[in-house]
Amino acid sequence: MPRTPHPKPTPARRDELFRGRGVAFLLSQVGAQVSRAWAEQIRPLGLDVREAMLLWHVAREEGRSQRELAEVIGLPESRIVGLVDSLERLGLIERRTGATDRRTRQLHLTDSGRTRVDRLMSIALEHDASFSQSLTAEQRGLLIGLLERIARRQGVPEAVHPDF
Amino acid sequence: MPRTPHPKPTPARRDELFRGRGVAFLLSQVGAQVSRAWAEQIRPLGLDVREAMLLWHVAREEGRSQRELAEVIGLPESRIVGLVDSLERLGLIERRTGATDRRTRQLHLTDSGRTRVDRLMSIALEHDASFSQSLTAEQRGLLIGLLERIARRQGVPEAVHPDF
DNA sequence: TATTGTTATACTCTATAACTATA
DNA sequence: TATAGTTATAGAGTATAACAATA
Repeated sequence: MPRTPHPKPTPARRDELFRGRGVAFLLSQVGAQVSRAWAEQIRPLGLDVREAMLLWHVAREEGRSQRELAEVIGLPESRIVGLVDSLERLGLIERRTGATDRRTRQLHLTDSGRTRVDRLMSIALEHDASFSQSLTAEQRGLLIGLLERIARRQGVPEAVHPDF
Repeated sequence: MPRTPHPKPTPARRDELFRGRGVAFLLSQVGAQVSRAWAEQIRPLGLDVREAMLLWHVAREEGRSQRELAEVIGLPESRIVGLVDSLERLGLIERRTGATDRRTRQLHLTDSGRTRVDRLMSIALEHDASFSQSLTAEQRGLLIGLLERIARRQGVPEAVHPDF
């Protein structure tokens, strides 16, 4: 049990917030900055954030249908279509008609797609390092712990970045 | 000087990222969640995130011109116009033609606007508390420290939430 | 001539709902 | 009849640039 159960909502805290110094505000600012930086980092790969997100999800588990992916990512199916089109046009994934249910399209990586995912992970590595740079390994672990605690408490869906 | 200068980019770290467990990813997820929650929290006030942001900036320093506000917030002037229109229609702020330069419109809070800002800060208080809830006061301070360190390093502009 | 605020236009995103093919 | 995927449509949001008033 925490030593101090609740950070108390005092007038001082109110002033802190008015000056833009709360945890919530900081979290949203830094989070937005992370997203912006990520979008820039992956642009040279020829992917936008959504394409990269979908590609990553396909890589995490091949063979899922577009409907399943739509559900996991939290996007309407009709929007998945265009993303799959893009990635297929880029030669990174391919649609395969489901064997048992021929209505479904199971998504698989191509060899080229696998290579691209590798590059994507390299960029993710740099990206992550860039935001860990000012921290010691100890502090980084601490930060992850605190963020995961908040994420769990707030019911943040796992492995999905819900805006993109 | 940090005990461990850089978190090293090892294959293990690569796998961690592939599973969606990096700092950067966590930061963007939690940040997005904070933004979503904030938008919901303030809806009952009849404000969207941008209107609230502008109202807050006017409250922080009254009398600035629309151009100045546009610059601080990082939005084109043409978009400020509509926001000011909304807030003025709601009776929360008013445009006053600049005394020395009659091209400018200096923005001021109305009494009603001041009340609304008060309520906004109350909601911000709850909002912030909700995201601090799972942390001890000590941990909260720690988290703020780490986030500010990252924000400084990454050049996050102060008191501006750049997406909105 | 330059700048502040405003309006108009064109463009992108998005959700929604028809539509088709399979089941 | 219901569901996976697709396409069409209409609406919102945005940036850009033209415009009017003032400097």
